[in-house]
Amino acid sequence: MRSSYRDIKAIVLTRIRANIWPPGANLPGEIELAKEFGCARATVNRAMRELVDDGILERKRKAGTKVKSSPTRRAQFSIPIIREEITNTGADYRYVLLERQTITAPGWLRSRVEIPKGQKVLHLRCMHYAGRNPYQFEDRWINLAAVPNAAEYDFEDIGPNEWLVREVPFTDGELVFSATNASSEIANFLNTTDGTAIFTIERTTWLDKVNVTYARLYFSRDYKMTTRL
Amino acid sequence: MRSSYRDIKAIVLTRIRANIWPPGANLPGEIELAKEFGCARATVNRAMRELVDDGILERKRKAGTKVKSSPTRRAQFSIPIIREEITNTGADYRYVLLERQTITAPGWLRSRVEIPKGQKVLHLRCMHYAGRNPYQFEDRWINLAAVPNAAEYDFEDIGPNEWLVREVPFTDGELVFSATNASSEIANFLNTTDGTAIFTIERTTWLDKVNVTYARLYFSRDYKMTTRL
DNA sequence: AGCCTTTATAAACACGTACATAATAAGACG
DNA sequence: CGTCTTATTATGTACGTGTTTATAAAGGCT
Repeated sequence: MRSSYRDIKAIVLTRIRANIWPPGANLPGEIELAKEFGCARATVNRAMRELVDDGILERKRKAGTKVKSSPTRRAQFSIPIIREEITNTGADYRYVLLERQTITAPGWLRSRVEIPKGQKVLHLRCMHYAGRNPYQFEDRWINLAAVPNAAEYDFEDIGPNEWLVREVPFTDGELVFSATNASSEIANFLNTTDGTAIFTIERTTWLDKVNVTYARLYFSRDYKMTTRL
Repeated sequence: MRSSYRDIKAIVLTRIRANIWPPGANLPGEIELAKEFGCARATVNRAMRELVDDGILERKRKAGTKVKSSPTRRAQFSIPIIREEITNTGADYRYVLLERQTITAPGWLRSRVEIPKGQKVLHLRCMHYAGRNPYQFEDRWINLAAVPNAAEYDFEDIGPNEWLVREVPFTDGELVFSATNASSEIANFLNTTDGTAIFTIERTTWLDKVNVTYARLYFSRDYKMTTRL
């Protein structure tokens, strides 16, 4: 068998690690590499493109391909549906809707997500449990202009997260990770004490520039998010 | 111009969003699509492959291509060199080495990263500042068996993070994100009060199964990590 | 010297063909 | 009737060739 693009990737990686092509170094052009590996240029091209994706190489037209000097490897993680995340651990998933009300978007929300003044939004608060342990407290606002049929759904059985990913497509999303000290209210929900450090995700979602939803997700004490490079 | 793979991606996405191809639906085979778009099968193939990468589609041989029912869009973020992260905001970067000592790997470290008993490791503690504000406290252990020349480097001017990415290649890495309450020591370093919620990253790095380094990175109060989908 | 315009070059993209591979469906056979 | 073998089929991978595009570098102009 001829060299597959996988083999080429492996060889290139080996050479980089062996410092044959140290960081910053220009490596030979595609035609030359194709000749060396005895394969078509397209095959080399694919291997190179994937290595750029992986954050190992940098390429510029005319300038050539070079090894990234600061290899900012891109970590990839997927945002799972929370139910799947819990059931995957073997625990069973329980969801409780705590509060559901339609309000006009408060100022802080409008400033955050560009919703016009007076716009109605649906505010939901709910808890997700793994077995009998609190797992996540979800504080969510849904833009009813973008998702009118949310107003008619009761969210008693299915969480807003899950409902939204199934019903509403989106084009852009932002995730902000941070650590917050639990307020007494949140501490209560998550069955911990005031001030406990809580891993928090803020998630904002847009469909073509118009905001769909904004959510604050407070995870249980000791929650860790893991990802591999 | 013929349809580029980008156009095809865009069209497919539009159709998915318009519910022409709802979640779970099988979409036509590559040959058929190629005929429709008036392009080569390879072009369709590339578009499809990238959409799988983006977490939009699922493909199986023979079974065909279908729209993922729960679109777990994969968020990608890069781990920048801390100096770049700071200088990019306009602030100037300052680094201080607080402590540097060679010790035999303690039990908790060995259990975490599979280092043989009695192995020497280099323990470093340092601070990174943005202007005059504390930015990150770094607590790092370097496996001297994997990186012998670290023993001869003083780390006075260049942080271990930066030195390592430049000097030592790695094959695997793990990142664990969590929130921790600041101990009084860490609160001191980060110029905050005891118990403040601190965004924390634990990073472990391997080169072909052997551990290179383990680090705990404590970020300043109010640090947020942002990523887009 | 500094600025603008070629020009050569290397990657980016696309095409059409061919064969490989995995998984399913259909048929042969005990 | 169930099991094994054999088509069939859709994606996966690779090839060789050709065109397009960005851009660094060289050359020309003010």
